Amino acid sequence: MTEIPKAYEPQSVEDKWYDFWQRNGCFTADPARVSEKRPAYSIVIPPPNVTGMLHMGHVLNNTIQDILSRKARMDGKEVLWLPGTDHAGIATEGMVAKQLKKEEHKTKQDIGREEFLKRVWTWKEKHGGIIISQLKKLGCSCDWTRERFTMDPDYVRNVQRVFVDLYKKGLIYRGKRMVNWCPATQTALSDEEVEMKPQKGFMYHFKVEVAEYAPGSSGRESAQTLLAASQSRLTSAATGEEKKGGPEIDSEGRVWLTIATTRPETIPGDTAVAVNPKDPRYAHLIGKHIVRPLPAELPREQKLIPIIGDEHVDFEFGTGVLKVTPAHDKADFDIGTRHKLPIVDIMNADGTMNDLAGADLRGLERFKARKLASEKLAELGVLVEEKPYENNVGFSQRADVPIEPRLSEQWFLKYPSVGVSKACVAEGQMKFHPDRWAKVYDHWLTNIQDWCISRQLWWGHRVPVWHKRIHVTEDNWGKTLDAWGWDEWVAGNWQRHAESDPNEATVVRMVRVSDGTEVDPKIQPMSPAVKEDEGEYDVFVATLSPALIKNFESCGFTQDPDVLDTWFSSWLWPFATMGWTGEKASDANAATLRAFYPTTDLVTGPDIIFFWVARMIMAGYEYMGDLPFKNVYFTGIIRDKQGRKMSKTLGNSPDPLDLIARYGADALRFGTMRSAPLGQDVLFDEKDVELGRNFCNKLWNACRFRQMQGGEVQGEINAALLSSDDRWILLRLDQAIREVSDALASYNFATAVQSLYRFFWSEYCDWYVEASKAAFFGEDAALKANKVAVIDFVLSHLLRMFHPLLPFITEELWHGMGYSADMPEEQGGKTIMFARWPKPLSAEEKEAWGLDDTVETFANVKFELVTQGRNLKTQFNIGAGKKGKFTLKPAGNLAPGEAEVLRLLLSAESLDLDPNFAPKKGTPTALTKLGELYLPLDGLVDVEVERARLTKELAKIQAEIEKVEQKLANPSFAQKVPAAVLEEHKQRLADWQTKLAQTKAAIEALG
RNA sequence: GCGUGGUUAGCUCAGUGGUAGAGCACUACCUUGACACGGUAGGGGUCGCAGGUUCGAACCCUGCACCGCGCACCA
Repeated sequence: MTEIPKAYEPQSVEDKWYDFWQRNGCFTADPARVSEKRPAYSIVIPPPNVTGMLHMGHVLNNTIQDILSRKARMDGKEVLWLPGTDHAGIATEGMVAKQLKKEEHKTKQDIGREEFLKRVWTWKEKHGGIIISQLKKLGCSCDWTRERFTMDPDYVRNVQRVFVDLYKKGLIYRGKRMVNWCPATQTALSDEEVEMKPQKGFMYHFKVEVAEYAPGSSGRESAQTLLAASQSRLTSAATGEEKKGGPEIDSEGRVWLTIATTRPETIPGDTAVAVNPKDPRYAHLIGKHIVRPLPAELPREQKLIPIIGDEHVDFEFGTGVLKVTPAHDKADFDIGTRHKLPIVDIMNADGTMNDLAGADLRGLERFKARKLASEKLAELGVLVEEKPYENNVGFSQRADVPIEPRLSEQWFLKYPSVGVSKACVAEGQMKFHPDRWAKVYDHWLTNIQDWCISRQLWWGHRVPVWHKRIHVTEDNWGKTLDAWGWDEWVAGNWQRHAESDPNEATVVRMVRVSDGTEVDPKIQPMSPAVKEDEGEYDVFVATLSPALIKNFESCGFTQDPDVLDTWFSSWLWPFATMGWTGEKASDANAATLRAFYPTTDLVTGPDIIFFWVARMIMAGYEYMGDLPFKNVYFTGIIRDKQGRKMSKTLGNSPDPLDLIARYGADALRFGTMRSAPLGQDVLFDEKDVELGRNFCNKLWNACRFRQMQGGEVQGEINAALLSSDDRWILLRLDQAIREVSDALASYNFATAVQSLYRFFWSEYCDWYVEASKAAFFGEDAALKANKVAVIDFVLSHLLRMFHPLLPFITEELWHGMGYSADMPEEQGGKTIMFARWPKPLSAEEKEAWGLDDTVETFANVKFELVTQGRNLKTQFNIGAGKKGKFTLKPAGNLAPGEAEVLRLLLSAESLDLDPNFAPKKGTPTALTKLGELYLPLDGLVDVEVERARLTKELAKIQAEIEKVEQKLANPSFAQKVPAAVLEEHKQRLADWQTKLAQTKAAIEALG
């Protein structure tokens, strides 16, 4: 550090050192170095979206990971922080499709699957590295030689292998079920990707006619019968009120039911109306029919749908009559299944209405259709009421449009290893920080539904299943198989005998088209095929074998067009990135996997606890037989200073790169971590980064001050020459080392930052550096040298403690101050990254340096005197400059040099020691344990000002005395309180009483 | 509805049984030989409300209120 700028300039420093670290392989993990003495420490990065840009959430999350990694290196561990990116199916596909639209006015269908994927890859090659370079700017010490992408060829193969394996285990199945359909992106979504949001809409009441009472209908029952039957009224269990509703009879003797709905556009898809069989208003109508009002143009007989009884209907809600739309509502689908109702799908994939919705609605977008349907009902004279209503609607998290429950054929997964995954957290082998997330995790795992893993997208891992529909007859099945070239069954797997590698097994499943049931191809309709099993069959084969795939395709099999949910690839991240292949022999030789799995810590946001964390745990147990990480640290969510979530639409998210450019990466890291309490959301304010910059500058200048004193770097500390301040700062350093180490060990990052801040700024700079100037401005060379040695000791420890948080400035100063010079090459000589983490002072060191209890006590009374003296200066307008002549009437002996330290801390022109000092009347006084401190004002004393000041002080003292006396006066206090506390109270009272006496005397002396 | 976190200075948050704290903001003063991205001093709080336990409660217990978050959800 030859020429030190007055202010820290981070830009050049940061790039220089990041480059240095990378060139020297400082981030590269070597499994061969792992040993009992050098344990492994590993983290896998939550892979950011490859299309993503760095945002404040990444900053928080990755700074924490970097702190953990750098701390572990300094603890002498072999550290792997494994980075990479995620292919982010929907987001990336959407982005490229949007670009295609904008630049070429084409859709992905226009250019075809192959060409579209080419474009995605091109886009990825061009922009996919942005977030990685941004992480580097932040200082992340990831092992970039091991960077992974979820679409890397070996990763793709791992995903396929897992799919085939789970398929083979019977955990993956294809089914026609109600799924969450996103009409915007036109794909199915998992339950986790749906967000419930309150939505303002309308509750529509419309009436329908019961067909059996219509005038002229055959076998018409009289309305009188009905009246008799519905005599009994319903009384609400909840309110005791009589519920309205029930059938109504009009003047022509027609009978009507009123139905409440929020979605009138789905009426054409209604295939029943349901009432609760226990509802006395309606029970007798079960089995009769109503006339569905829409589509209006259909003949009446085609609009008759049955009234069914189902327990699901809550008779206190709405009118107690529920329209049942099995194709467009999950609960209705279940009712439909129970009653074998027809399923009428009235919508297209994009959320527009199809032909079945009728002439009026056909082609309309679903919300326009809703409005029109209500108008149509009004036109038909059946709309009873339309009132504003708020209900919860599921939204597609990604596209932010309402989900459409839709019946479609998808791949589902029954989660594997659920029991052990639950147990490992419940029983504490895996720890969550803060641990309250363990309950959330457990609850989810207790209630999980099968996972819809297929997505109707092109960008992603294509489902490794090939399909062909065949017509099986009694005698063609065997021939068909022969034609395919296969002739052997092995444990439910159809295998081509030439392909005997069990890992290349093919899993065959057959589904009878007529009823959708899965059949076992081994027994039926294989041998012997019986007449009634003849018919259409869907044959599905899942395989990894390229040779078999080729064979299937030549036999007319086609690959499933869908891709897998992106999370179906990222749940394998902790081991699929480390060389896992799923082959026992090769996995046993995968050095990275063996050394670094299970990983140590995972750092992530609680918003993906289900999406990612829970699923990784299950995959870890299923494929590695062990948990994927030992600790999960859940960060808070970054919000703006008003507490709003950061979002692009709000524009309240600052660009971290911009912040780094303006304040420095260390400043950003500092500001973020300082304001990130454990387990709480983070309210981010740019002021925090500014504070970080100021802090770095302070650190810079503290080192600059040391540099200006010259002298030997890291010389020996001579215990005999230590001043009370030296001993005090060494004790405070010891305390800081303990606090920071403990805080980091328990993931309390904000606490660690707070301890460092307090020690460095409030203790080291504010008191120690100021006090040290007494020696530096003096003439004693030995004392100066010793002071420099103490400062070097403190700063070299301090820089190491700051390194995980502030990697750049600490590295710069480490070298600039020369602390790297006499360090072993691999323990701080080359870089502070591998310098050993500071240990608390040993008992021997404390003994040798005389660090006992009196050190702290003395420092405190000294600082109290200084504060009071400074207060006097302010009160009497002496100003902050080096002004004011103090006289101290000492209470005891002061060690040599202390007076000069006091003078400097008071920033006074002089401080005289005079045991016999007789102050003039009205001289301002501070009464301290070190003695009476006077500020003689050369006749300018305003007696009344001083009297007022002392009187105010007297009142405060009396109040304190009263408080303590009250406590002590309580008889049970003395009896029950611990001795130390009692003693402390008595001492406090004595101290205040002394002060009281002194102050009274001072007031009397004023005359 | 179930679960969960919060409520302490104007703001953001520490403090988890024994004298209410920090940073920012505010007021006044100071460009002093590390630093104005700085220094010194100061003002500002019946610790959400009500009970209880205790010699003693911001802290432990009970209830309530309000603000979040997660899960479930009725048309």
